[in-house]
Amino acid sequence: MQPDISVVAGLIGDRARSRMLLALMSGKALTATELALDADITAQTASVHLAKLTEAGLLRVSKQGRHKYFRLSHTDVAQLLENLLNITAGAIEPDIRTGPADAELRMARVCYDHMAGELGVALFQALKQQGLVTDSPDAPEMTEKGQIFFADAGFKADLRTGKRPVCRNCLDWSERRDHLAGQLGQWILDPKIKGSLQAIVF
Amino acid sequence: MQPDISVVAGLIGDRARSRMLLALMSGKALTATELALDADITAQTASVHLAKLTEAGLLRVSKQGRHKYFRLSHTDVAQLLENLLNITAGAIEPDIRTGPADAELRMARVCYDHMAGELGVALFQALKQQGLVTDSPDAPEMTEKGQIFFADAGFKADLRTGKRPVCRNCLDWSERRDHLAGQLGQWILDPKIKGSLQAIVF
DNA sequence: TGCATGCTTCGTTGTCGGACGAAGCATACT
DNA sequence: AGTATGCTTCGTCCGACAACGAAGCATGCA
Repeated sequence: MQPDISVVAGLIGDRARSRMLLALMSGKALTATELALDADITAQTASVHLAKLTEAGLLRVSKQGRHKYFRLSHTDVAQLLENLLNITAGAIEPDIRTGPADAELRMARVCYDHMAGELGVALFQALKQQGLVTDSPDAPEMTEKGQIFFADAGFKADLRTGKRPVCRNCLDWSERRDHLAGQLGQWILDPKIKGSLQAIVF
Repeated sequence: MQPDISVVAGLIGDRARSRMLLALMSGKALTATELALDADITAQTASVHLAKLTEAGLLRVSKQGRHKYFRLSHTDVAQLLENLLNITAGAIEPDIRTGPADAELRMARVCYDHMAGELGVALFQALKQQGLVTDSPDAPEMTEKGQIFFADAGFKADLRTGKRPVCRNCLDWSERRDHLAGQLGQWILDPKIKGSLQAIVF
């Protein structure tokens, strides 16, 4: 017996749900109301939609207080959505396929950095465990040891870095991704220093 | 404005249609009635389904007499279906992902050789144009020139080769793919002689 | 010229599910 | 405590659409 594709496809095959999924393609974790707003539906209907999507394994939820943050469950899902974008875009303009990529498609194809998010969590935990960063309830701050370490690694420490307003729960940072944001986050994700990053994590 | 994924997904998100699409994953071109039979629906409903799928650009049709052969329009579509299979299979058994691939999934993931089909058409036309093969209404036959050429290239000519029962319309060959079938077809698609194949086509 | 086969169109029926209003529950803010 | 906010559940309504019977075209075969 063949697995039944139609259930998953059917879930995506609804205007409201597909819009929510596309909104999550950014890699951001969004709340139910935000998604409802984005899909142009009321909170109730969004609720049932999101429930279905999560139950089907397309979304993952993390509860934060009275908020519920949704994200794509896995890279596969993002890949699937990209695939769909490709096809529908291709159907609209059938022959631009190899031509200069049209801007709209590019925009829609925004990089899904879910893995980066995962890695970011691991990184952050590693930083904490090694005592380079403290997880104060207000905001993560560099420890003395951390300042030395990162300066040593080439990071031009800006004192404001450790004091940026950062939400207490890991999710709700400025970029809404649960990895290290701010100047340090940017610097540490620079591909050029990938080696040292891995040295930290593992 | 984002492209609307939901229409394509919605098309796949129907039991009957998805079954027909999966049936076409074999790369074979199937008739409407065959697809209807496969999807367990009557011919009428299959007709409207297939019309929708083709109009959306997911399928391509070729009319042969009173038959209508459907196939996946493009590799993208097959890729999309594979993607869906992956996800649904993954949902069923969430943790076998890296384990020994389960047999059923493998079976479902049957290789989609659409490109091979495309290449086959090009090859066949090239063979005809170069006078190596004739397109007699009954069956393609090797010309004298062709026999010399292929023997020269290392093909052990079996005289029956050119006389195999082959349907007059290019589509309905033994394998239901519109590339060269039979011994010659097998031989010519051998990866080891890819070079000479390309020499023929281009 | 019939007859069979393959596909389509039309009209009808029945079902599924998306949408919202209203009410309920949980959590946070003062 | 009270109030606001975020999410859920319930009940209802309504539109969309898959499915089929019946009839109609088109093509191929005898």
